Amino acid sequence: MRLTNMFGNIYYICVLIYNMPTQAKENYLKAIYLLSRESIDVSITELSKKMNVSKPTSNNMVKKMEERGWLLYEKYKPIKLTSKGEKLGALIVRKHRLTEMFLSKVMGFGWEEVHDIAEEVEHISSIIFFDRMDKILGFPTLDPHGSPIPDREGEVLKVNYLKLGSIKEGQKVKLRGLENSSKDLLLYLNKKRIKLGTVLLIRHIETFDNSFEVLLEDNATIVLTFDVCQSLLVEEV
Amino acid sequence: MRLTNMFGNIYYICVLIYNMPTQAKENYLKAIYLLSRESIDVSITELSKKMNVSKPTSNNMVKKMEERGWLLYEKYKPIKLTSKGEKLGALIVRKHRLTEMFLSKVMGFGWEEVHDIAEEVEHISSIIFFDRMDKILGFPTLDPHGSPIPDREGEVLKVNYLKLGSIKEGQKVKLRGLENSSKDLLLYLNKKRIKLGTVLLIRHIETFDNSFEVLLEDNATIVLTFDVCQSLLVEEV
DNA sequence: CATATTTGTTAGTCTCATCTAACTTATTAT
DNA sequence: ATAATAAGTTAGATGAGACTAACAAATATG
Repeated sequence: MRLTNMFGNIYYICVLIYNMPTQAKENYLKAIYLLSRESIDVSITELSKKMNVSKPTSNNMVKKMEERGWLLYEKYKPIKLTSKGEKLGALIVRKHRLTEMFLSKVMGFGWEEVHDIAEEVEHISSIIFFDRMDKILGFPTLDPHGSPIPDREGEVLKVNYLKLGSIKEGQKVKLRGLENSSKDLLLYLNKKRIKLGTVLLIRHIETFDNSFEVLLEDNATIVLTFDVCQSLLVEEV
Repeated sequence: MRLTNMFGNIYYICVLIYNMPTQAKENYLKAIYLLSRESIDVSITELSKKMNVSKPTSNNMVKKMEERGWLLYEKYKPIKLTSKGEKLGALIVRKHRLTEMFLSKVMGFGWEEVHDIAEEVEHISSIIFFDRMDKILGFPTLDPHGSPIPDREGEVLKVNYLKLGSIKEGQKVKLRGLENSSKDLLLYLNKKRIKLGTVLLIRHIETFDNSFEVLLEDNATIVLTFDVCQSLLVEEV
């Protein structure tokens, strides 16, 4: 973009924004960051799948991001974020999760509604906007799905929850987070009246299909498939 | 973008978003809409200036927008929005002004801070996001600068304020809106403790330079240049 | 080990939004 | 009325982000 001041001098904005990630690059960065955090090796193919683009597209993008100093890549080896890339990625996730929290706590959206909106809001560049959300929310450390919100330096609180699937019969646990926050899972949990903080007592584990019979605080008994149990992160109480 | 489902079927998203305005087109649409509302003839050159782009760029954009059915254009004649373009433009302004209101009333930003953030937020496509803002704000009709917020159909409340510059000596008026909401003007008004609703009594108009000597409710007397007076929209009380 | 499969790369194309240089067509001023 | 100025257009280029088709290289499998 070109700007002209009152004396006719011309300025090119592209110089100023040269090193800022575009919306597309922010999305790639976020994807790589999140996959790395899950200890998944990020290959070109993996990234293509995650981003729903062709392999040449992500290949090309990875090269550009390497030039920017955000990551290191060698053929057939996993993509590794540099500290700069790591921090940038964390700050995008921070914007995303702060937004989700704001949408949930301040604007009254359900935990199944917040992701899609946050996906758009996270690309807003204004820093004061997110700092204000943070302040209004009282500097939260977890988002509505129990995932940690990176701090302003991109540092992430280490949480150590267990998958419900690894809990033994008879134990009592509290839901603390989700391994995957798909809308389908969230709607299913809504229907079962399970939310973060809900206490679950494991009554019985069916050896045939590994399904869990769980007692809720309101004395309702529900059956959860093993798949669902692997998506629920809990803490013993 | 390409999506593949679990059976390997491929879907192309481009078909779905074909007719949605890109962020750039939304900005052109908004600029044309706002200039038209101020009864300014929008020429290719005018639009280039407003958008800080070259003439071929806006020329090219106008042709594309005409193809989309958002406007009508003939060489050397002013650009005219179609009803479709008018509505789209109004809805972008609606998002912008609702956001400004939300930033001001809910998030506590000053009226001089809201514009730049809203400039980014207005491009978010989620409808429920803006509807929720609207609801939380109690369906406001005016933004923090006194400009009307178009309704969901793109209809705008007709307001009929006067420029302070056209008011006679001795009259008492209330500030209702601003002709231009530049940050400089807003900061200047902050310094003078003038905000929407402030009552101003015109003590004296200096014939030499048309400056206004104005008495505020707290009995402070301030002098406003004619230029500033032309930017203040008032109502007699 | 040889072949099949997966992974990654090259080359070339496309659209969008931008630019400059050079040109044409109106409008304005002398 | 003509020259100067302003407005608009054409042509060609660029960079970002996407694609396909075809090929190369590494890994896995029989």
